[in-house]
Amino acid sequence: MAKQKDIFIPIRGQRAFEEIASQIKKLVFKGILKPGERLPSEMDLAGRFNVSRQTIREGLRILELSGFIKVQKGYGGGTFIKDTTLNKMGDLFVDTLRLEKITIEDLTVVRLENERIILNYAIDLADEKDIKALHENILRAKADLKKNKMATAANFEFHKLLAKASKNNVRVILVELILVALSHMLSRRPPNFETTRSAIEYHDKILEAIIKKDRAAAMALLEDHLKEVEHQLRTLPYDPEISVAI
Amino acid sequence: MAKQKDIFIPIRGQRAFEEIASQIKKLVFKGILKPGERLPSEMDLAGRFNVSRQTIREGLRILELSGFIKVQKGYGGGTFIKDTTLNKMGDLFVDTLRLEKITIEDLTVVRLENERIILNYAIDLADEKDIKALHENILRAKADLKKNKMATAANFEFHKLLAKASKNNVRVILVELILVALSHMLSRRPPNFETTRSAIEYHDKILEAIIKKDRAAAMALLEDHLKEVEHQLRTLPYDPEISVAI
DNA sequence: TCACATTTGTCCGTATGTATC
DNA sequence: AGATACATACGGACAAATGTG
Repeated sequence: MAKQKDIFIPIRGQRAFEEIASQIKKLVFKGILKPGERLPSEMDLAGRFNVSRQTIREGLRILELSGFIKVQKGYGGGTFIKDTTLNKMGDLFVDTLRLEKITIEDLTVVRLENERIILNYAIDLADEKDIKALHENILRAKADLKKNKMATAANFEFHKLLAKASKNNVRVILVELILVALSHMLSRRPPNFETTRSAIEYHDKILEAIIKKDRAAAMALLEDHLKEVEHQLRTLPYDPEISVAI
Repeated sequence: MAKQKDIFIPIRGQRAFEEIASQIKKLVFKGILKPGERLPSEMDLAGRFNVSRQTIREGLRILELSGFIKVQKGYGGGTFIKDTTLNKMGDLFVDTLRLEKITIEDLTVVRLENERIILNYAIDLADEKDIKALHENILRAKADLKKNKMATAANFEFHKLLAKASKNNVRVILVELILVALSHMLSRRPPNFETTRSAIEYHDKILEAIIKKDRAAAMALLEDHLKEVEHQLRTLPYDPEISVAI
């Protein structure tokens, strides 16, 4: 927590809880509140902002859903600044896809378009660090599989690392969004080791092609890989009952 | 509001307000609660869910921020189901871009990549309805300008209509995200009629090229258009104080 | 113009649950 | 096991906004 006592300013216009969420957001943007730091307790905040605890709590709900804070109960608990808002945006993306009744086919088409571009840039721009990270990722995935653990997380990370290697963080965010949506769909089906194994193999070959700067081979592999993932998902039933993220 | 009285189920596990937000979300996904419909008052909901009004309000804050409901005070007010969650996701996208310190250049590069793809598909797939909508959009923009009104909203809509013409709603969502981010940046500079006028002219010519199916011309125009928009934005100072969306 | 009803917005006090020491 | 410091939740109250008669 910052040492200044007056970084929180009492409330004026609009709804009070919006002001509170807005003020705390700004403090995060400005770097005055940093990831990992703990905010004062709700009682304390209520005193500083000169509002009731209910108002503070509604403001905190907004910040929590926006991914700016996480809340822990119990002794030593409280609200803490988080370091990324990506997960929460992913959840909202999933909601939107549902409401707009997006098909897996449409999502895969866009995914392929974006990953094609990413791969093209990655072949040109990937440096040693990127290659090393991709390599380690594949090793980790293989290790998981050997322990009879699904390597889904590692396999998703491969595509995020590719996006990073393309040297544009907007692409990383968009890939993350699409992957969250896919993982959401995946969560509705039983684990399938064969799929995971196949994905790792594709990743391995794609990385080889990147290192060799064999653009045609890399593209073809990517295409096959993503189409196969799509095929796994295509048979899924639509069930609005399951797993609504908050 | 649905006629059944028992669509709301009393609360069990996790945090109560999360359960409430989750239940209402599911009702929207299932189509039991439809856009425009009004939820019972907070008091009423508290009774049905068998929780306090404070708990209901925290649940509503989540749904409001997620874009599922909007809230109006006063007589005849209450909470109403909204028809899209897109704007709120856009706001979260802007937050993420800020936290990740994304540059306008990076955003424009990705925008161009995506709109190139969209334009390519639109040239092939746009039907009469799409063309008509694009035409009307341009007329509306010109009318705005003649009345000395900025045509920013209409100009943004042109790109959404293009995405629609590409016949893939995921692209519509991604374009919307990027446009919200751009409009956020635009809000930090004084209105510029010359920019708006130029954009409309580009849109007009792009539409002509689409109708003629002149791919090369359309692409070149798009490229120039988006680069010009970027140039307008590039000189902007970064000010974390201004306009934090809630 | 003026009460009036409805509903959100806000406050206070209090009690319970929970995780750590 | 007991004390502590939190978030979570409840109940009752009043203020403010907004439309109606």
